[in-house]
Amino acid sequence: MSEAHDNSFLAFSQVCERVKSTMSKNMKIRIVSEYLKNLDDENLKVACDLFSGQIFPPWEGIELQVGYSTLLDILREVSGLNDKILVETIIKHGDLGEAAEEILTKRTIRPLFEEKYDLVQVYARLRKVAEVTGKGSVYEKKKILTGLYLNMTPLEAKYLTKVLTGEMRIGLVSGLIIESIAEAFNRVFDEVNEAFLLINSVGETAILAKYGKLSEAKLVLLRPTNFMLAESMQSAEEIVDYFRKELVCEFKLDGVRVQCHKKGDVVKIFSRKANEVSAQFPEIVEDLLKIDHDFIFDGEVLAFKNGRPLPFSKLQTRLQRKYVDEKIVSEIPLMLFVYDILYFDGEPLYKMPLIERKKVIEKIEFTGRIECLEYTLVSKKEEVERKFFESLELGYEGLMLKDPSSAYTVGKRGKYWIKLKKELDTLDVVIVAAERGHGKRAEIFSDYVFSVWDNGALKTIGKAYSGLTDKELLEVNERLKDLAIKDEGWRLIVRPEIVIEVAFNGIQKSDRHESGFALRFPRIKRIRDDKSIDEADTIEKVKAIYERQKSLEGERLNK
DNA sequence: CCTGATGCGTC
DNA sequence: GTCGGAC
DNA sequence: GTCCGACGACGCATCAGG
Repeated sequence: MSEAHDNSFLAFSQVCERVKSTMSKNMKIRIVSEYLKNLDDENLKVACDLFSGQIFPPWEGIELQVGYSTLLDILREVSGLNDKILVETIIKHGDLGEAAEEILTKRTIRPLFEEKYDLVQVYARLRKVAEVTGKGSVYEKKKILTGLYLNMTPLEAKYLTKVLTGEMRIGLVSGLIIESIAEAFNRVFDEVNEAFLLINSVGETAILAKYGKLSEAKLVLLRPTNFMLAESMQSAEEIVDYFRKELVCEFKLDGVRVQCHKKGDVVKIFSRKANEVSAQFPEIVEDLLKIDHDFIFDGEVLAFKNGRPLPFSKLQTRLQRKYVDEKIVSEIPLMLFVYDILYFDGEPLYKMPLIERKKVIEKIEFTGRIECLEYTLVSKKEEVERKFFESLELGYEGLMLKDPSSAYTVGKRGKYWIKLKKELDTLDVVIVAAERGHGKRAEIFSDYVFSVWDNGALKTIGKAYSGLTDKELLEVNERLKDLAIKDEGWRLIVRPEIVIEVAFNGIQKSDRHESGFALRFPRIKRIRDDKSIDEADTIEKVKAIYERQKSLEGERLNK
């Protein structure tokens, strides 16, 4: 059944609404694929990008710079409602988009007529929003968006908001979008999926699929592809038991993952989320240019001094930097450790077994701040444990263990690469406040603020929810409601009573928490109902762990 | 001119 | 980065 | 077995507003 194209944003919103309302995956696919068939090319591309929550390709370096706060201002302006009602509505829904719909139905200001936008028009305005910068730009962004909202129905406003926050929450995950594209244009799922993973754009994939050109989606120099991801295992034993064969073993470096492309005399470095970060690492770019080949490398940039790695926090001062001067370059020296290769002098290599790819890397001559990451072959539990210990001694994060026969599976977290790292320590802390969740956690206080003792007073040191099961979350939630001292809407201040054990991978100095410290990767291990709050840990223990960690770094520097 | 709020991207 | 949960 | 959403910490850039 073929009808006239309906490229409107309203139709898009209605489709989203139908997709959200059904649990059935097949149904979702049917709805979306039927919809995609009836779009013209440009709108098809936009629709797919919006479904996937990725408005602009990350490598273009263009950002909306519109977040919660700006959207709240816009909704206030558009609706004429006061903050109390606005915030209540947002809390009620736990999703800004859902709230926007209700807010617009209650608006006191109404436009004379509602303009009908198609997807391309909305997209063009979003691009404008992203492009305005400089003084008054926040005002300008709000003005453009307010204009859009004013002419939209509540349903459209809901999905515009969801697009802007990047959280669609309609149960249409990337796999289903790919399936819908395959279905709409009568293609094989695997071919569509492979194309998508290679070129990293749902919209472009849809166009290729539509015209039967999926084979044109290739690994292309200077355009980022997805990174291969690793899984985590708990122990050396688990790893050797799982594989029962010889494994490639590397140190796990605590830096940033990069994909380095070189084509002729052009070098581009991309981050894990496909942002171009070349400008942040000029000395690495310079040394990459000295390599007389075309290539795509996968590796890690690490802060590195006197033959030893520096902590991630040092490297972090060089990230997101727009202006890189000689001072920062000399203060925080970098190394690039190359550990994989996807393309070399005209040949895609990502389907080749890892061990063969390693051989290609080993033949390349690196100079300056670039090295090939060393690896060993291990097969016994004891060997893995020994390497793990050695890794920590040298100041690395743990180990990566990789299946030597595996291809580079672009964009997948297959069980071919395994990371092995250990928690640094745990603390018993006291819950002092709880914050509301979003989306599927909208109904509950899901996020717990916790404290340690400092001279008889409880001082906050972090927040966490992760680690508890849904059941435990509900139980804690009920208990916290009884312990509430003050309800601030988003946040509940509670009488200190519940003790939890929190694991973490590091302690950092912090000015965001009262204790002056914060935890890296905090997660809740268990609820310690066997402990009273007097038995919770103190700032002295925190300081001791912090010093222990620091002395390890210091030791490394002095060697 | 400085500071705090906001947004974003890295782990 | 972390984690639990849904399929 | 795999994918996914809901969350943690930090630092840098930018802009609004005193």
